[in-house]
Amino acid sequence: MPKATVARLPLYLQCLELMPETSSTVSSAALADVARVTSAKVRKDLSYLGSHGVRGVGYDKDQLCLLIRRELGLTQDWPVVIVGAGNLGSALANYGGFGSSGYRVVGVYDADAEKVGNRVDGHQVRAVDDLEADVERHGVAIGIITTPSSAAQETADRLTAAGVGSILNFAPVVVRVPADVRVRHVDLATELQILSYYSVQSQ
Amino acid sequence: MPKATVARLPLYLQCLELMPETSSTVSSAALADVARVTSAKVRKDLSYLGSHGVRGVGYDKDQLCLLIRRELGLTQDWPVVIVGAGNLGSALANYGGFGSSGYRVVGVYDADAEKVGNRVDGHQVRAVDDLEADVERHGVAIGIITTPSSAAQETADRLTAAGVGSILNFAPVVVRVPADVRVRHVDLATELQILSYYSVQSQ
DNA sequence: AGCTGTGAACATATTCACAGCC
DNA sequence: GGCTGTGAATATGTTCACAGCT
Repeated sequence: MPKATVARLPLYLQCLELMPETSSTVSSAALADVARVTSAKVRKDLSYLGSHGVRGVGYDKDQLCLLIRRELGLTQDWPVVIVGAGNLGSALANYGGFGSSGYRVVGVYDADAEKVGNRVDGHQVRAVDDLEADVERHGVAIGIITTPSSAAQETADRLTAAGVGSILNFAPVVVRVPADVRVRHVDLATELQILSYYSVQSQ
Repeated sequence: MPKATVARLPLYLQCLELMPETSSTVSSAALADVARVTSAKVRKDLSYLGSHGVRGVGYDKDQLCLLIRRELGLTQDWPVVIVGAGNLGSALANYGGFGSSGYRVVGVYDADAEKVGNRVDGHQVRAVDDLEADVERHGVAIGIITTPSSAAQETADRLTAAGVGSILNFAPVVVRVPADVRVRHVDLATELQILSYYSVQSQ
């Protein structure tokens, strides 16, 4: 499946879930309109899941949700850890979208002894020293880094050493990981800079 | 300039700024190594800024930073507003990377009267009713949405009506805006779902 | 010798446009 | 008539590989 398609499946899923239940089916054009993409893109993307649409009618919403879920691996349980209990870590721990999606925060960690023990959305902040043991115990596959930049690389090292295979990094620094570990990098400054580039262009 | 290149310029800038100042120049290979991309990509990308590298030597770091900054429009002032003073809004208001980059938070807003007046990193949370007036007064071009999903569309409408040309949306919902407004959408669930897809594939 | 800048080759992604089915 | 599924065409992005300069 093309990377670009994988990156859009979550979008389709989100749109499908937010759609009013007036109809049990949805056409590529309708989904495209909500997702703000083209209908040809929707059809191509969904065709990678197999031919489940009905000509003249569209796709069955529930079936489509299920197919996307299965493809994205959301039918299984994904225990995650959040390292860094600042505002961002707290925001993510509180994030609602987890419930239905198989993600489960099994631990929130901080290096600051002052923060250890604080409650964050039902999670008691734990000392980073507990990280490795918890990762192994819960079989954590995804780690989220919300530490300051200065601690991001060390955190990534510890996560990968403990067996985490995927990292979502919110610290504004590029982390190095072994070749078999996947990293996605989300950075506010980057997003703003991209926006300001296009803002200047359109002036 | 290709979109893909624009999206990487902030990455190069970040890497350049974090580099030790042992040398005043940097080769495409060295920058590529830090940024975790290929050196050919770096050279192609930088060639869109003009031919400023020196064969046999590399690029002058300071000059390169300046060029990227100029290209991204970071030499001008970008007043931004943050709508939604929850954990995420607070995290963004506190975000350090703003200082050198021309972004300046001129207001943090919340619809919840309980939150209005709270201090968030030196910003007193204001009522959303003040949004339009503040946007116009400060000439805000970029708005950041960190509201709950339910308020995101209305917030986008108000921002665009007030004249904001670019929106960074952290709410897990696709917002509709006029054709001349740019939106970037950052969503935790999307990122996690992409990671879990590849995690399943590699199992 | 070392490194950039860049055409040419290749790979990926998007869009078109229409046959095929309901 | 409406809508999918998909080859073909196009556009975008990446990599190669090397001439050209210091």
